[in-house]
Amino acid sequence: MGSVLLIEDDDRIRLSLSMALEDEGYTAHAVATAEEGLEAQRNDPADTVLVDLMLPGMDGFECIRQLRRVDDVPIIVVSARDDTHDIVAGLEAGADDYIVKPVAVKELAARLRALRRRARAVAPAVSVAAFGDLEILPEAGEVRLHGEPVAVTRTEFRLLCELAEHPGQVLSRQQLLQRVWGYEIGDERLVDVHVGRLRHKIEDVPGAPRHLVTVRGLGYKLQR
Amino acid sequence: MGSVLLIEDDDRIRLSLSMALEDEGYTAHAVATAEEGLEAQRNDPADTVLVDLMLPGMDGFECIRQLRRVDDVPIIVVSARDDTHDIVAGLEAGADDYIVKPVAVKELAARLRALRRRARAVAPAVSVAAFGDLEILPEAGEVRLHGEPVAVTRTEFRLLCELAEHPGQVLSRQQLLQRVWGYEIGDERLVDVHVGRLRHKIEDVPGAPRHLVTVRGLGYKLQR
DNA sequence: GGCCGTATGACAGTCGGGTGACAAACCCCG
DNA sequence: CGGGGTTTGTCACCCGACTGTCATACGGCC
Repeated sequence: MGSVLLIEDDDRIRLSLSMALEDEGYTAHAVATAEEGLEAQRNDPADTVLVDLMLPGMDGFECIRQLRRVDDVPIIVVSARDDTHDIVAGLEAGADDYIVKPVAVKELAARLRALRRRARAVAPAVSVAAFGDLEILPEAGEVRLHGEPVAVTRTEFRLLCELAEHPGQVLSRQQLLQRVWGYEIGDERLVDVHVGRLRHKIEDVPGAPRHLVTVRGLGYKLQR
Repeated sequence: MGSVLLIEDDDRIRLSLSMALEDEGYTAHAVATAEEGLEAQRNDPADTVLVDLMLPGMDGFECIRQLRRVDDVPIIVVSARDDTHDIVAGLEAGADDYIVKPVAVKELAARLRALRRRARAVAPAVSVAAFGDLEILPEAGEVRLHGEPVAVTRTEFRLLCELAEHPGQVLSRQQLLQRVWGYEIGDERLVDVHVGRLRHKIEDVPGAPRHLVTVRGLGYKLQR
C-alpha cells in the first residue's frame, strides 16, 4: 500500500510509531539517524518520510534539506518542540507538515493520508521502470518492448512489477507466490508457467532470456 | 501572488486574519458562511481555502466535502477545537491541514507556503483535452468527434472528463465510482455499462476501442 | 548416464467484461 | 399537474480470455 521511512533516535518512540504505522497498513522502515535515513531514501525510496528534529549528528532541519535534494517525497516532522519558531523553521526547510509529540496515532495517520492524497494528485508522474528496451508503466498498466505496447495479462503484469521492484535481485518462487498471488503455500511450478508465458511476450529472441533470467535452484530475477 | 478564500464566521478573527494574509502578500476574500464560500469558490476560485469548522448553517466538514466536489483546491482548517477526533474528521473530510486557534500568524503563513509548494505542481485543469480526433471541452460541456459535436449525457461526460484528467493512466472501477458518482461502495458493473454507452458515441469503429481502453483486471484508461 | 530442476504444450474450469433488455427516476413542457 | 421522452441503474446472459494443473520433454550438473 505505501511505505514510510521513520527517522527517530528515541528507541521507544521509534518502535511504537513503526508498529502503529504497520497497523495502519504501511510498510515502515525505521532508522535512528539522519545519515541512515538519507542513505535509506537514496537506496530504496519510501513514499513518505517522518522525521524527528532533534537527532544526534546531523539535525532534522539539515536532514530535511538533504532529503529534498534526493527527491520530492512528502515529509512530516514529528517533534517535541512546539513553539512557532521551530514549526516555521521545519516547514521552511521543506517539510510538508509538522506534528507535536506526544503523537496521537490517529492524527498522524489522518495527516499521512491527507498528505499522500495531495502528493498523489500532484504528481501523476508516470513512473517508468526501464530494463533496456523493456519499459514498465505501472500507472498505465502497460508494458512496452521497443516502445511498442505488449499485451500482458494481469498476473503476468504483477509478476513483472514484483520482479522490477527488485532489479537484479533473485526472488524465490516462494516469495513470488506470496507477493504476486498472496499464497502462503502453493505449487511452485505455477510460477514457472507464468514466467514462461511472460518470456514469450517480452523476450524477442525466444530461448534467449535477456531480462527475465532463471537462477537455477534459487528463483528468477529481472536484469537490464 | 496568490488568492486565499477565508470562511470564518467570527467577525474579529475574519478581519484580523484577512489583514494578516494581505500582509503576507495574498489576495484575501473573506466570507462568513459555508454557503457564501462555496458560491465564491465556484464563481471565482481562490487557490487556497481556509475554513473554520464551527459555522452557522452548513458546518465546516460538509463545507469541505462540497468544496472537494468543486475542485482540488488546497484546504486548511482553522478551528478552536483541538481534540484528535475533530482533527481526524477534518482531514478525512478532505482538508490538507489543520491549525488550532489561536492562530500564530507566522505558522499559518508557513503552513500555507508548504501546502502551496506541494500543490503548485498540479496540472492546471486543461480547458480543452484532445485525444486524436476526440476533443473534450469541459467549460462548454461539449464533446466533439472529428470536430462534430456529439450528444453525451451528464454522467457520460463526467466519466469522460475524469478519464481525460489522467491521460494514459488506468483508473479502477472503484476510483471511477467514487469520483464520478461519489459512491464509496457500489456495483462496479455500473461503470462497465456507462463505458459501453460512451464508447458507442465516441468510438467511430464499433468493436475497436481506440481511445477508451479496457485494461483487464485493472480498469479503464483514455489514451491518444 | 542418471538425477534433479526447469521449460513447455495442452486442457478444462473460471472469471471478467460487453451487451441488450427493462423499469425506475428524472426532466422538460404544455 | 400530467405525459412523453430521456437518462440512469440493475440484471442476466454470453463469450472470449485467463488461470491453474498436469504430463511430458528438455538440459545442465555430478
